[in-house]
Amino acid sequence: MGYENRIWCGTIGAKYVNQKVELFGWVNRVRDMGGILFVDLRDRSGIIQLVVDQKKVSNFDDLAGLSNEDVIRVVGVVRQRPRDKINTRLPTGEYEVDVERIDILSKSDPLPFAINEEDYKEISTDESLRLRYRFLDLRRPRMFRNLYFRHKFIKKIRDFLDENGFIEVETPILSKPTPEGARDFLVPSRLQPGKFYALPQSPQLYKQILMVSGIDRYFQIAKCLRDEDLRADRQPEFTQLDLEMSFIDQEDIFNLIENLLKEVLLSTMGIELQTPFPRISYKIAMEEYLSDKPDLRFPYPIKRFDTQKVPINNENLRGEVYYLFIPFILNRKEIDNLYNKGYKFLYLIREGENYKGTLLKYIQVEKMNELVENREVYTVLLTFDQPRDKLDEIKRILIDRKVLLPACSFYFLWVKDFPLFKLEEDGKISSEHHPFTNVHPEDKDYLYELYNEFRLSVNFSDIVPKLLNIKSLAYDLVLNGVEVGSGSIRITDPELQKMIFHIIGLTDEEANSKFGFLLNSFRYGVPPHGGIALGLDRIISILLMTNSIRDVIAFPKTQSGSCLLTNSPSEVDRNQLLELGINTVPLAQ
RNA sequence: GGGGACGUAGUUCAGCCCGGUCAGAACGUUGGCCUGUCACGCCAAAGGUCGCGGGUUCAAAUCCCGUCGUCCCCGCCA
Repeated sequence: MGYENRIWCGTIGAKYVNQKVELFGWVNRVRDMGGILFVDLRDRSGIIQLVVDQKKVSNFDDLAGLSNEDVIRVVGVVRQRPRDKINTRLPTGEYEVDVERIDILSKSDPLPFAINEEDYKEISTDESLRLRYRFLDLRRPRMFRNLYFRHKFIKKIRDFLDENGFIEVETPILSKPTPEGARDFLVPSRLQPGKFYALPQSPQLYKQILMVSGIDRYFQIAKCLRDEDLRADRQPEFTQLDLEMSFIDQEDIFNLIENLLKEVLLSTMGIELQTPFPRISYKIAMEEYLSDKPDLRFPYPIKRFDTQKVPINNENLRGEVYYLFIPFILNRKEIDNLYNKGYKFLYLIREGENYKGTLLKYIQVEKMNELVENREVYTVLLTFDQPRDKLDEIKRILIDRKVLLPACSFYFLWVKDFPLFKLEEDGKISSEHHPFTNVHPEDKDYLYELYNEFRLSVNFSDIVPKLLNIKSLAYDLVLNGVEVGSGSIRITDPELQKMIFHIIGLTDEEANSKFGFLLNSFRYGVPPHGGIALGLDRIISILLMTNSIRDVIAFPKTQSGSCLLTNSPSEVDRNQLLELGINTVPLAQ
């Protein structure tokens, strides 16, 4: 049919004027004027107006029932529109196709919801309906744009990594359960009844083995599967850019990812990122921003308020005093909104020589001005006698309401020196990142010291808080306050590895049965290595400013893990279970 | 496991607070008219067990309880 002659609707331009063309696509809208029809024809590239004149089209009568989403073939001549008939809202609005013939290739039933809404508007259709008819939803130009951007983004990543000596290696989907981390999806083995594969939470162990294999620079656009609850930015299966390098240190990883994102964002969006990205330590992040993934688009941390420097004459003042500095004027509406939400705070607004706000009568403005480095225009929000995170909540709300931030910007940030361990609710120690994360060189000797105490179990409860202070070579990449990547330099020293397993409560036997294959490989010459994984769904979703990652995934699951298109998960035939030696039992309530 | 929001015509919503002209609008659909529209316009029509189940009441879309579904969040996600 049209493989060679066909052209895309959205590409019609000056060079086709007065030429005969063949078009295929879906009917986006019909405007029936009686003896003339205007049809908006849509394919993935865009929309072009067809002019169907009763006098010129032989099968005009057949077209009376032409309806939205019918699939048609069109032969006609491209015309420049009369000057007063140009549609400036359409990229192809200067042109139209003077139709000679239309064939209806496929009729469409009336639609369950409108898909030809104005593209700049929010999609108003209920999401469950969109997911049930995902094939229709994806016809929306916006959804196609999301998928297309995702494709380009990932292609550029592949190009960049290829040019930088990386090779993409596929790792198994049928894998082995992992003892810690997220809940595994299990797959029963038919050939070995009673045994199970697990779907990979990430290719972590495989990629480290590939380093032992001398691959040196590995990457994979990898599906990862975790059986945990869903969120707007979490799906049970998601896609990571997973990579690992040998003979490198932390800074090499940072540089690589910075260069990669710089190049990919430039070529896909025309955005010029400033590199290097800021690096802050986990400790500073937590102290200054109360978060291990601060949003530095608004770079002013909440600080303790020094009542020595700026006295406050309020008899109710007690407890810890904190303040948030904002380098512009927060309007009345936003302040009322916060009060309406039940937050308690005082505020001061300076606009040149004008001061106002609930804080004004309690302080000397000169002292306050000194505190904020004599800014001419500012707002200060101040809380006392309540935890500091109340003020952080307020800041979060202002950020979410886009009061504090430029409308469109992307702020990447490295958070490094994560703790090596964390404390579980049950009092056990576990790895903050994963058990193969290397200790920070600064804390290595200290770790050995502590381990000796730990082994002797002199005073366990005394050692735990010390262990929690040990830093690691783990790092996160943060974009606009969202964790979009995570990685570490790995352990290659068997002694150290043993020590870590011991501290997190894994015996040699357990460690061997879970990770023996990895540890064994390390006995045959393991290069120093490290890597990172980037959550591509999240990054793309943030870049495209969609409400959830579902809008950048072709066939996502609902919050309860259903695919409304295919109705999965579903019950299976009893014989299928029998063959696997599986019986279902009612779950305990 | 927990907290919150939503569920009314094919779609998006109003009605719910205060039970009784509350079965409504717009878009879509169907039929008719129209040769320069582009959210075309005009005329007409069809279309709803108010998610489902139970309760209160003379009477329930409306109040109460349960349940299902979707969304947001906490827990969880090394």
